[in-house]
Amino acid sequence: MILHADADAFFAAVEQRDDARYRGVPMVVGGQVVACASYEARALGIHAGMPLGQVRRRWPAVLVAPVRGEAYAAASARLFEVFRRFTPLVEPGSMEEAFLDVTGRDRGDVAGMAEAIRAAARREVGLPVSVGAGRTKLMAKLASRRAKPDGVVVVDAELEARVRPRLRLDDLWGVGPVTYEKLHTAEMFVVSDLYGLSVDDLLSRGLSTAMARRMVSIAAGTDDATIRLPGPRGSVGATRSFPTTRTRSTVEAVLCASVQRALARLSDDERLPTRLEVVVRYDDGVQVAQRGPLPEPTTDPAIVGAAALGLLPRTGWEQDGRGVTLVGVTIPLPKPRPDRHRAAAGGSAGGSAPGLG
DNA sequence: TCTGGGGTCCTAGGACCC
DNA sequence: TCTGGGGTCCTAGGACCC
Repeated sequence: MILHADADAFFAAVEQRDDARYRGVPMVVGGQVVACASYEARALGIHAGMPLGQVRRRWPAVLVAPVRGEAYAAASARLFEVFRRFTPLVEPGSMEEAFLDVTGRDRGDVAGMAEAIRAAARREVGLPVSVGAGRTKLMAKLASRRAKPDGVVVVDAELEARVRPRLRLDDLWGVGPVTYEKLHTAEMFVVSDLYGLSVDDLLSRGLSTAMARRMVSIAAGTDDATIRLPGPRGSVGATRSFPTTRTRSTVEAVLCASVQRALARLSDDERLPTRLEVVVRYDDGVQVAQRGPLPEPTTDPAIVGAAALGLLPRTGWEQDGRGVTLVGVTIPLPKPRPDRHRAAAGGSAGGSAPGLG
């Protein structure tokens, strides 16, 4: 069985845990927009992404807590310590959620195990965690959604058999607006509408091969149940949006600040970046990126900043009249190479001679 | 329905190699 | 006479997630 453990209203719950004034009342965490709303605030109609100004105007009594990133990181680390006590097979989904493979560890009582995890998180970290259980990651994820707030839902085989055909395609984890629009256009709305369709059928509807395969496997009930253990992170980045501008000094200053912020979060990593990517978003919503090498592997802000400034003109942001509303940088981190002995042995790759006749 | 910021994974085309 | 097959790496851009 796969469990999906998901902390409820994570940022807000941490603030409510740490400050009694926030408990039991509508409150939000955020800076310019709502990053997370307490369940009391959600009951009023407040949701993540809502501009804080709007919240203050419409609900003056709602308390606003500033974002405390370190507190959430610490809570997240303790949460994952709890998860890993129950199984080493833990796949993080984000700071506040994870898939756990508890096959062979639940003594036949998944619900009991789910409750035990919730109790440990509550007792040791002070946070409410909802848990869903299912045969696949999709089922576990849907179950935890249903379990919220502060509950458990187990989707056993019988329930899955009844529920799966009726799942709405736009409720599926991994199906976003673009894919749903394609399916919708083809008059497909629920999983049973996929029955009998092949990968090629879905490719002809414009889905990518990966997405088409995923849809076919969801219809067949053979979707992903594999826990992927986390590797080192693949990149760090920082972006900043601002009111539309066309001023070069502004754009360059924000870009350099973004470089600094991204590099600052790299301090606990020994890997040295070798490339970087500069992103620009225009006021018409179009986003462009330029990638390029660093002159040397380094975390020196001066060198990385200079490289970023060098890539900036290649985004073409000054070519037309459009204004810029966001700039930022992404720094890919080199993967630890499993083996590095490439062509050292010359013709060692047996069978390297294709039929040239 | 795109407010903001941090990510991952996939894809399509080209270069280069055998 | 056009007539091929693999593999890897890189780049630019999308889609999706929380």
